[in-house]
Amino acid sequence: MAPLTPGSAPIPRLRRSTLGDDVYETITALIMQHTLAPGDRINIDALARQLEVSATPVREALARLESDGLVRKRALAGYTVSPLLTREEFMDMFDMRLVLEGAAARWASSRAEEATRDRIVGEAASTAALRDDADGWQAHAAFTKLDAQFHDLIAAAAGNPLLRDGIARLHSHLHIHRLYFPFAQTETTGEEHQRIAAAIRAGNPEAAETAMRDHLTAARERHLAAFG
Amino acid sequence: MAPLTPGSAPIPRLRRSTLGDDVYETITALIMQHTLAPGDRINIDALARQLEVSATPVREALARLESDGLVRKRALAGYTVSPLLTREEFMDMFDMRLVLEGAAARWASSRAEEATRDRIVGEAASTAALRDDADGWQAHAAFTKLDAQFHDLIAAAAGNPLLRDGIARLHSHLHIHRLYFPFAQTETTGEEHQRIAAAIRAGNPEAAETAMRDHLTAARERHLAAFG
DNA sequence: CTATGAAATATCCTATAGGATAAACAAGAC
DNA sequence: GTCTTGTTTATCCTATAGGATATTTCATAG
Repeated sequence: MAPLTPGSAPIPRLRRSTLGDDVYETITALIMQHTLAPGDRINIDALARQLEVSATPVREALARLESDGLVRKRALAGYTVSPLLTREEFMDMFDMRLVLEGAAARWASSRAEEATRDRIVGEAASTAALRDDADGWQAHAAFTKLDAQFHDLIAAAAGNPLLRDGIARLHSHLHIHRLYFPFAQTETTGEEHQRIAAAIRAGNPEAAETAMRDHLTAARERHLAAFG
Repeated sequence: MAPLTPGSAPIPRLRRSTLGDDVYETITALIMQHTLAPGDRINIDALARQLEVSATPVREALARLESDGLVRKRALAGYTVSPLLTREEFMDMFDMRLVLEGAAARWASSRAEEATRDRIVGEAASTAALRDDADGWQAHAAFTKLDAQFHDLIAAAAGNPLLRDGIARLHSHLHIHRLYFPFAQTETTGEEHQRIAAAIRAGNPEAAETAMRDHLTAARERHLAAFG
């Protein structure tokens, strides 16, 4: 057998993930796109038919989604999509973000590779380049995507998988909330992102954590308008 | 129908939790007691027979356990109990504990009810009262239980469910590790717990966070001996 | 017209059977 | 002696059927 040369194309697996994983991803996307809206009941059999699979992988996916907090289960009454966060839960989530993402910014400043820092700076620049004047819906979608990428990039750069998972877990809830209260305000966000990126680039942990905490505090204020 | 008087006995539900939840708890316990040891393959059908249930609830439980990180799944190759933490993963876990439990101690200091603070002080006293001279196995079990209770009490006292869940998630991994490297050293731990409890009791967030971080740093050093 | 109670329905939850795939093992070639 | 190849086995994964429960609907009394 010919030796594998470096850079050769990776072997394409016919199905690297199991069916349950695919269903999990699909349902997550359905919730994220609010095709399944908060409070909706989830009919397992109907959902299985729509996805053209059996009920078993749907059950597995829902079990995982429950531990993510995206769906709730009541005994003998079925699953429902988790309701929107209350004001109190929303505050709790941001308290967690302050702790976790503050640490992520700090660690990324001292541990990240040079190339990673450059990517973070580039991502922040992309966010800042977004124009607020574009038509609302599409602009909001683009902003949301870039924002999520930026924060995940920093979470990954911190070099702690547990931290990254914890942050991702919180962001899914934030995402759902955002769909219902789309207030973009991309300009100030872009500036804040650039400040964070600069501190990470410079390898200044204290400044990076402070910039991240300031950003999140400001973002919380912006979002709080949704609660009246 | 007679009106319910306040304080009347709550209606006993025949089965408040679903079968899948029971199985989840059971398997978690099996892993915690190392009846299912790290690296062991998990045969779904055999496990279902042993537990006298069908395979479906076992599948649901395993799906949840996978997102907890206690088991791994390989496509078409089944589940295995997650291997013991590597040294690097162990360090990552303690970095997370420092961040999360540090915040928990801080918040508990400023938010917890009076009665809760008293319980924390009492729990710390119980830990300190443990004698190291008892026979190893039983003493270790008692210590582990008290330690877990103490940390969970503080996590709960912080008043943020997300934080409490995150901490509990980390502790399950710590627990598995401990079973394989039982070095109790209850005395110094008891003192450290009492210092944390005193700061929370006094409502001093900075002191509480510092005491918690010192405790975790010392605990990490004690555990690191296991890695040679 | 509203509230209560019972029957009907829809749905969940569990159990079992069958097809498909990866891992394990043995035999043979170089 | 080592590597490859074919066969066997065990296990997973999916699909379907039946019992149990919550929800809904409808009739009836106040």
